[in-house]
Order: sequence, then structure tokens, then C-alpha cells
Amino acid sequence: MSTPIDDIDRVLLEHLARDGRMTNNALAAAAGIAPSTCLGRVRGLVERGVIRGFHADIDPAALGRDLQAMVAVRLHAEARRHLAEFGAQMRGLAEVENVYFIAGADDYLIHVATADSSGLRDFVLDNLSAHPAVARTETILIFEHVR
Amino acid sequence: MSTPIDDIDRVLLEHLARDGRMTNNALAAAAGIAPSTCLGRVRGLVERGVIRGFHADIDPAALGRDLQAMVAVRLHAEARRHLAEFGAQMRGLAEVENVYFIAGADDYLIHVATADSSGLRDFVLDNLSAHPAVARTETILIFEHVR
DNA sequence: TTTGAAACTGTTTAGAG
DNA sequence: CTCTAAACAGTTTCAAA
Repeated sequence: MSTPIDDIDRVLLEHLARDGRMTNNALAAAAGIAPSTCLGRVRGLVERGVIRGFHADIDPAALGRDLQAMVAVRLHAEARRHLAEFGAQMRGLAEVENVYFIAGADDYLIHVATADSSGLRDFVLDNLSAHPAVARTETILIFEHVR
Repeated sequence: MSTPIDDIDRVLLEHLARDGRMTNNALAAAAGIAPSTCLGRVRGLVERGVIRGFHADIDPAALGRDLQAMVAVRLHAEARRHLAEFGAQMRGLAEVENVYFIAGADDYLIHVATADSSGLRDFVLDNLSAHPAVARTETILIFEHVR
């Protein structure tokens, strides 16, 4: 990490986390710096990987994906050598919202959003139960997810 | 839900989910519509709640929050009447990244990011174990989180 | 709803401290 | 690293279809 994050950076990050589309001018004003300085700092934060990206937060239900679940996945002991590979595969699936690689009895928590219960069943059967690395799954329904 | 989401909306959402800072002009070109039309559609999507917001994705580790955990929380049977209230409280805490209100033995999964293990311990003790509504907690470390 | 074009606002570069 | 100021690009409004 080249430059340490100072108080001004922290202000910028706080604002951009809340409103990722805040204009550079408004952001500069909020941080008490010139727009050009602000621009340079935000660029630096992106380059250094502090800001990983800017994303629209889309309501899955509005896209017809009304059902969310957290699926705990345990892999076979032999498959643990390819843990990262499994995570990358999961991340690539349309239904997958978040992938948590965890410590404990299970190896992954996979947050998925599907159209309905049969979509969820199909996702678990086709992508998890049928996966050669998967030893067991446990599906927990999500009533609500915030943030 | 006033207007249904059409194919053009889907293109806009897909692009904005990937890059929330894409310019309106580029977005319009990608969707094959005029910039002014694009602007109106994106506004509509925000007003209708399809787009819930735009956010910068900040690396917690860059902010000195190197440790992440998923804390499963079970509330007392009597406290279940105030479930939503508990969730709202959790969401307001700085360490809290995601709150999942779930079905099953536990009521919540709380994704937290703290500086280190003592920060995690303090979070769980001060905000969860000490909370009058909380019956039990189980803390699972997160090695990696994607998306 | 859609659009093109004008008016406007915000972004970005360059140069200097 | 910071700023001011000018040039540039992108956004937004609006009248018309």
C-alpha cells in the first residue's frame, strides 16, 4: 500500500460509499478541497484498490428474483485443494449474489437470488449437489437482506 | 410496479450493475437509445425502486478492517415481535456490512468487518451478547468475500 | 415515449505555487 | 500535493413528433 489513507480520503470514501454517483464538485466541496485535487485522490483510491468499483444496487425482486437463500456448502476433503476455483465458479453464476469463503464445518456460504422455490431447487441441485467437489449443502431461506 | 421492465431496461441495469459510473452517453449507446431517453429511463428505474442506489465498493482491509465474520444470531422468543427493529439497529453499526434476516434455528446472519480479533470480540460482546433481545450468537470467520 | 439540439453543469487538463 | 482557470465532455431540458 503506497500512500496511507488520510482523513480527507476517509471523507471521500464515506461519501462515495453512500452515494457512488455524487459529482466530483460536490465531493470536493464536502471534503473541503479543489475539484481537481478531489479527482486525483479518487483516481488514486481506485488505482490502489481501496475503491474496488462503483455499482448500481438493483432490487432482485424487480428482476423477478423474489426468493433469496444462503446455501452453506461443504466440499470433499480432497477437493479442498481447489477451494479458490470453486469460489470463482460460483461467483460466475447469474443467481449468485455473494460468496463467503468461511472457517468451520462448512467451506462456503453462497447467497443466491432466484425467481421462486423451484428455481432455488434447480440451482442447488444443478450447480451444487451435482458438483463433484461438493460433499453437502444446507439451504437457509432469507426473508430480507439489507445493505 | 407501474411500468414493467423491458429488454432495454434490462440492458441498462446490467451495465449499471457492472459499472455504476458509466456515463449516460455510453449507456445510451450500449442500449441503442438516445441519451435523453436513457436518462429518463434510468431516472424511472431509480424512482420505481428497481435501482436502490449507487455505491462505491470499498475494500474493508484498506480501511484497517482486516477481519470479517458472519455472526448467526438467535433472538429470544419474546423479542421476535421486534425483529425488524433489531435488524435496523444492526444495519446502523459501522462494523456491519450486511444483514440477512433468515428462516431456521437462527434469526439473523450479520456480516461484520472489524480491525482484528479483539475488535470482533468487542463487537459481538457489546452489540450482540449484551443486547436484551439476543438469546445466542455463533461467530464464523470469513476468509474471503466476493461480490 | 421518443428524439435532436441547445443550454448548462460538471470534468479534466495544464500550468504554477 | 495543492490550486486556479480554461478547455472539454457529458448531462439535462425542451419543443416537436
